[in-house]
Amino acid sequence: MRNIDLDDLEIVHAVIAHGGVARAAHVLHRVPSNVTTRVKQLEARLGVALFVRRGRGLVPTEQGRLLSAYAERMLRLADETESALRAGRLLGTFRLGSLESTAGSRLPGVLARYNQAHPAVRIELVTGTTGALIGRLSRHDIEAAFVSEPFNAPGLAAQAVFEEELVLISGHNVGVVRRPADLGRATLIAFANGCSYRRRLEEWLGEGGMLADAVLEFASYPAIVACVAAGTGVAIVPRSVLLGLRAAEAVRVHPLPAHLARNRTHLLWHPGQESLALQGLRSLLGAASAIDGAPPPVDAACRPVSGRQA
Amino acid sequence: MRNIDLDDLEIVHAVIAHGGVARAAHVLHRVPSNVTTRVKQLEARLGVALFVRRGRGLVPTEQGRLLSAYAERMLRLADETESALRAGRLLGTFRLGSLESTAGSRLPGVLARYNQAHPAVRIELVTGTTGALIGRLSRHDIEAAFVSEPFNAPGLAAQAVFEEELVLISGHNVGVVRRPADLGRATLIAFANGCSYRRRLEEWLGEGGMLADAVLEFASYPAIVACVAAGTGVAIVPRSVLLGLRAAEAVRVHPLPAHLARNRTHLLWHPGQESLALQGLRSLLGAASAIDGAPPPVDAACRPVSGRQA
DNA sequence: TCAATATTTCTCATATTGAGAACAAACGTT
DNA sequence: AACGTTTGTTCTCAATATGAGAAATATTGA
Repeated sequence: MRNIDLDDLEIVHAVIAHGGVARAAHVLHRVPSNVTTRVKQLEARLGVALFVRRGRGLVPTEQGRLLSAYAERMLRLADETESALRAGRLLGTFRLGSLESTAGSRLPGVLARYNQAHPAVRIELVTGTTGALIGRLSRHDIEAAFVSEPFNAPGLAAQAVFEEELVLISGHNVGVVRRPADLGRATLIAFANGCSYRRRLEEWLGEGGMLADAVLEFASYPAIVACVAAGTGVAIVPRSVLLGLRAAEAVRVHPLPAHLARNRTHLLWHPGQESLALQGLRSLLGAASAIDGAPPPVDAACRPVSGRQA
Repeated sequence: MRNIDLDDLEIVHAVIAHGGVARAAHVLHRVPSNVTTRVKQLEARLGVALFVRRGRGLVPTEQGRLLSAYAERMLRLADETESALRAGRLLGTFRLGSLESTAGSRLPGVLARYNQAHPAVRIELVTGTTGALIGRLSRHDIEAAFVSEPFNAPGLAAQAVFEEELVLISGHNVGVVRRPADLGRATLIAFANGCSYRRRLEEWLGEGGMLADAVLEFASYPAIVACVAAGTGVAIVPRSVLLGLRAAEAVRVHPLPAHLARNRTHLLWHPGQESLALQGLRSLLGAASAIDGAPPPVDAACRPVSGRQA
């Protein structure tokens, strides 16, 4: 079984926070002998001295303080877990997830139209990587999410809604790039693991027999594009993102091979669980795609689908 | 004592992940009867049905799935706790938090210089609201964070680094705005609760005796500015953000009263716990502020300070 | 209908836990 | 130096929790 136990953590944390065994015991409504015993048992199980016995007191070691910091996090998360269970889930709002790039470039027009048609719907738009958004959708944190290929979302319904072209961007300090080796030792700037575009970047590098060397992880496209413009590194972004950013004028755009450049954005949701808010968005997206000249959406609402291209 | 226990969480998570009691028992090297017993005890203690007994199997309820998600986080953090104790302290990455607006407008130049000076430092830049960032800093999720006034961060050190001017932005469908009543029934677009700029917006409305009526919550400045440009609503943003976004050309900018418009961004960190990476950033920021013509930073490194203006 | 599968209930031996008494060491006051 | 107080530790023991295994029950599919 496990070496650590939430009660143990609470005890160690209290001894440090309150300055001793007796005070900790008092606060926790325990007897001092039990506090002593539990601390010693934990030390033995972990094989680590959490305290130095000095005089009449216990002085925390560095490892004792480290454990106490982690104990705080664990105990807080445990309390949050119980609270969340008690509260259940409240769905007073249309919680929609999106890639940050999609939120900035594709959604404003859509959401403006949506707000006009449904002014009473309160929207909460959260952004994240494809992997994280699918996770939140699975956990019902959000009702629907715009994600990019490649993705795997068994049990979820999908509708392809936007067509993106991915491009490599670099500062002017980088010449023409046709293959990964042209990059030399450039720093890569990307979203966190779980971002489909980052995966494309890593695929492309892998095709050229290269590995990502230095990676900076940013959670904001304006920051990524601006840093690329400043010469910090290179990145892969949808071309549509560049249209809205002034910093894009200062970057060099390199096309990618067609099998990497072509990328679809899909809307995902739980089949059979559509609120009226989501239904409204879906029909608006059908109309929007036709207006933009994209192909008609592939409506896979009735069957789970993987977003991998066959 | 506590209602939840790490072993319980592991069991519930395994039942859901492996599709049943028998399989979970096998994976966990337990007997099925014990898995059943532990699940039922936990359900009783929490007062919540985690599973529906259907046919020969257990179907997770929504709360069972919610708990399983939390279980993952708890178990991961527990493993990390033990690993950290075994390894001592590992600082492999400089985890830096920032407001999204600051990340896109102020940090690229700073980070480009930083990367040149410290190419070996791996940076992970996360964005969030002031409130959320302070929370993450307190929990040692991040080492430092750029936040905006007003904030309250007892125990943390602060250095004022950027001066921002907040402005109200609207679409062209809104005329001249001098006071809140000029807005009529416009929709407000803002970051989530915990965002200092949103608080300013609500203060300003309050001064005019108005309440926020319809609020859309977005987590992306490009999306906010683009939606304002599309006529969806109004927002308060730092003027520096507009410089980098093309959509800003299509918005109307209204100055705010000086006591609301003037806003400082501060870097926060734990006093006495600066890594070399953070020290490098702080000295770079000192130099950067001088170059930009901003006033010298108020260096409050040696005492906790509240960001409220006196 | 019957065998296989999956979960549950029940029993029991063992382990863990927490309280309380007694003890030892350190510290401060007189 | 003596003494009282404070702090942490060791030891004992009763109560509770835990995990394994056998038996029972319900469901499913051939």
